Amino acid sequence: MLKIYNSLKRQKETFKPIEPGKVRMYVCGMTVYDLCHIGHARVMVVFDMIARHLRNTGFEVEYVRNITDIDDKIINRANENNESITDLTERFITAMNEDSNALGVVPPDVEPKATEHMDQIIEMITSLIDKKHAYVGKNKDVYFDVSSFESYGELSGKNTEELRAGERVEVQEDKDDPLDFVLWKSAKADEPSWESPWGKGRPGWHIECSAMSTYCLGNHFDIHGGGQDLQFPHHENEIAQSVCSTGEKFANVWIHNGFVRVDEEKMSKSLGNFFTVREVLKEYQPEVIRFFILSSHYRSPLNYSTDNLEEAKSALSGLYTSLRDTKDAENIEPNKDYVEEFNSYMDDDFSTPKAISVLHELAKELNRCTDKSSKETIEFAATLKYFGSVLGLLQDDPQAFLQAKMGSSDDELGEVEIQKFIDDRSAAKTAKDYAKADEIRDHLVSLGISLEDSPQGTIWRRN
RNA sequence: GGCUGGGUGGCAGAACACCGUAUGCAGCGGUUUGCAAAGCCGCCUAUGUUGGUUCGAAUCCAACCCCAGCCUCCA
Repeated sequence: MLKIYNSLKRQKETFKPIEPGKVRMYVCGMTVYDLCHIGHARVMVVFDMIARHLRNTGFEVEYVRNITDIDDKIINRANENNESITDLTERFITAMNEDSNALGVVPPDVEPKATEHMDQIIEMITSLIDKKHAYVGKNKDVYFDVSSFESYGELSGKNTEELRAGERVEVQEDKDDPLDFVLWKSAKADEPSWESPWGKGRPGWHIECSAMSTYCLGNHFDIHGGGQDLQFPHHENEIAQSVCSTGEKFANVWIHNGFVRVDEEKMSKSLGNFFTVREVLKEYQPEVIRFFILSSHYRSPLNYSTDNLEEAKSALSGLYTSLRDTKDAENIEPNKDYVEEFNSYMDDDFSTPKAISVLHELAKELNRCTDKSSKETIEFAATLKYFGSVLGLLQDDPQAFLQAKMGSSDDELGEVEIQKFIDDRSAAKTAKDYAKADEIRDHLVSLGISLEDSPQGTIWRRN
């Protein structure tokens, strides 16, 4: 029985899909004006893990993750770069897809773009105006009337009075109420714009998600997710817009993932303390990043540091090591007891740290098996790989993982050279010239290569 | 200031009243090895503070201290 922490209720609740056996999930994706950093990677990996687990436990999943390809930041960045908007957004969409593929993220079923859903956006704004939930301001911008929606603030635990009292809300002449937010911005000169009943303009940020989610998944769907920072105002505003325009309930369950932190601070563009995915990929294999993300619970803060990345690397290497000598077990059923245990953790609000502990237990079982071709060994190996597949891990050839270069840098010793050193050392060993053999091994260690002797010969791995 | 969430061993990270203080990384001892490495066996160290409830609390309650986040664009 799947339990999910619902941000809307601030508690875990048993998940009940609207339509039995089917889950419709919408996640707020990226605004494509720059490269993805580890914070973005977390969203992609976490919701990928959720989709995988849902599918794995028998749900049919329709997963939608949008792309925001028009907004102030994009316009500004394009101007700075002297680049067209579409050139800029296409460039960063490509980059995002590269990063997401590297991290083993299965692409969402639909990736709607704001610019391709203007009709739905305009339609929704129109209905909000018709229903008196929105108005055209003095400056021709269209605003949502927050006072017209009674349960405003439910998701973020805020109430409108407190928000109004807040000193940080700037008073804007064009709005009736400082809390009102923009649905449609009238176009300034030289800005990209679309025709609308209110003149040329472009959508506000919140409305696109309301329009695209209901368009792709229907007015009422199961799960809506995104980073914790979107809870207010973005998701709050989405609820207001969607409920007021459709008259139906919007999303049943709200899932918000925690932040990535650097030195106890949120990783963010404005603080300048972010690391891009491709930057980290230069030092670590993509799967290490994925393992690092999944090793903490999705709602907890995740502290980014080289120590933690190194730990993830060691732990993952241990798992691969246990799989190294096992036979490929394609059609073997995973062990039922372990499956039950694993799923019970995943069903408990996607507790990946607990689930990963099961992988370690299996690795230990595997390492204890002396006969690597026994039925038991094969079953454990198949089970471990199966769990790996649910988490998007352990699908590489173990030896290939252990021998892979650390990152994308080229200054590491190549395989041919390494093998030559190993051959020389073996010759020295045969001649009982251990001093020379050790010298070669020490040399390799200093280059980040460690050797392991076995009756079958010497194998190597990168540290 | 208001509102959320949180403070567990050297580090990371579970458990959320009993029958197990997981799991990993690091460290230490043993085994193994020409010596190593990997593996295996074993060991080490923690529940922010002060009270309360209870047969029993990391787990519930209260106060306090500290941290992060949101209240403005942000995954």
